[in-house]
Amino acid sequence: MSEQNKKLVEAITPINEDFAQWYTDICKKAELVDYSSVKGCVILRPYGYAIWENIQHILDGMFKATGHQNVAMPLFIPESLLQKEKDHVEGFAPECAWVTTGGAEQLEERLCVRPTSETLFCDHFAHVLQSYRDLPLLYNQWCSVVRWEKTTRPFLRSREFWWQEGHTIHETAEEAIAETEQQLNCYAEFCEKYLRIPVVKGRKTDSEKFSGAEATYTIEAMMHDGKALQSGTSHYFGDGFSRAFDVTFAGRDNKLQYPFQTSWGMSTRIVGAIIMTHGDDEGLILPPAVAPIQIAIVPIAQHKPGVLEKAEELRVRLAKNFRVHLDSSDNSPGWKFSQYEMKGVPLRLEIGPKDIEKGQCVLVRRDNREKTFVPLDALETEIPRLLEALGENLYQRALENRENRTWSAVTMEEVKQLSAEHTGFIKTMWCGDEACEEKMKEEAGLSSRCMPFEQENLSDVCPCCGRPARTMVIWGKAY
RNA sequence: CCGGGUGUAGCGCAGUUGGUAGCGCGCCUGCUUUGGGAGCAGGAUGCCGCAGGUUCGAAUCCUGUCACUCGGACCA
Repeated sequence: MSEQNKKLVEAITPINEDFAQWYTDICKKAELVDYSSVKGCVILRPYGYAIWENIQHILDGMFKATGHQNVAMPLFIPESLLQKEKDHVEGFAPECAWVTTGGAEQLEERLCVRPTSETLFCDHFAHVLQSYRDLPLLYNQWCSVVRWEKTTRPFLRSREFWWQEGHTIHETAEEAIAETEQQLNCYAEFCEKYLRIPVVKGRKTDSEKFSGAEATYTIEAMMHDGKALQSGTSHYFGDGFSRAFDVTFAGRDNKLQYPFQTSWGMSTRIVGAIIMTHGDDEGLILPPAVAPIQIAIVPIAQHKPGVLEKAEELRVRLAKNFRVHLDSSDNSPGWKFSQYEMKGVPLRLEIGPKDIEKGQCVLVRRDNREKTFVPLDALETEIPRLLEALGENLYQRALENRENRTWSAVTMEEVKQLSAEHTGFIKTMWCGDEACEEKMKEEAGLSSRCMPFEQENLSDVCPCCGRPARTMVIWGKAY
């Protein structure tokens, strides 16, 4: 294929030329998603869904290791139920999809297609909770939810998306707060250890917190272009929902009490984070822990005797420890190289007649294209080493990008100048007044990402109003 | 929601006084090839986004609408 045609057929927009377009190209060309006939609703194709399945598998294991149980809640929420908690309904009603007819009948009460399931869980908790001995209830569900978004993008913002939502109730506020923190830490560990995405843990300001929550905790990641992506949230509700839904239990003192509640979620949005954190001009780069294919075996001169047999032998052998795919299609090796690079497969294994003679093969890393000749009997030790090195490199690159794009500012002038010249995280002190947050939005185009747990003392005044300020906030442009 | 761009074959695109649709890649058949997107020969593929209108005649002109996309606002 000529250079020209190569470009015509497979061109991905260069990552630093138009990042948004690059992202969309990757989603389609790596065969992660297809568009459906409903605006904003995407189809997760096998390769894209496989990434999500791997994410589910790891997270689900982490949840269960800390005593959570999975349940399945209904899809519909009666309007009256949704309206029981005032802040909650105000936050979500504007973007609800409603069901008004069933079969040929007009429904007496319209049903909301769940945008999140706090109300359903509360309703259920009220039924099953009797005594403090029943607590805590540690529930989670894997499902999809619907929010009628105006602007949509694959993974980042779609009208229907898949996620998990954990919902727990506890006897005491302390326990519930500990649960909230535990789950935030779980998300952070998952992102850093498995997805190789560095995150900042922190608390949302009141204006950014979940509708109905007392406190929202978040992990914020920085994408390749410097914009922030809220990658997981954990909410502490106090007993607000319990009171609104009349969830009560008999306490140790034999008096009726309201339990304290949490919820926490991570969605398919995280797949967008993987794409936008690690990808490059060649396409996706998937962290090994969630890559549907960890090793793509490409036979060279596969028509020659013994090559395919050897490749198949390696496939069977490696499949015991890795997710491995042998491509014996009659596409040219070069075509296969490009395909698996596009799809972000971490390692490529080439095996040809020359290798077989020498009892070796070639391993090529996706992140830096480094080639290693490896004796066949050393594969079981060499592959994990390379996968780990690749993962570590992804993490370090992402961390470096974040550090290079993080600035501190003391005065509003500094903030405005930094914001005008760069995209990234800007750290400042903040007095705590929402008016100043609003000012930051209007004058510098920045929203508060979080108040990080790791605080620094940059100055003692708020850059917006000059009043005393003791909280450090990270500001940025967000997806 | 506001503004810009785009909808023609699976993908990328061409198609001006309006006349019944083309190119490249891919796909199917066969042979040769195979360590960075292979070559030759033959073959199949279209509700020209959708709905109206103008016209003898519309991919082409007009109106509306839907979707995708980029930017901004909004949302979390």
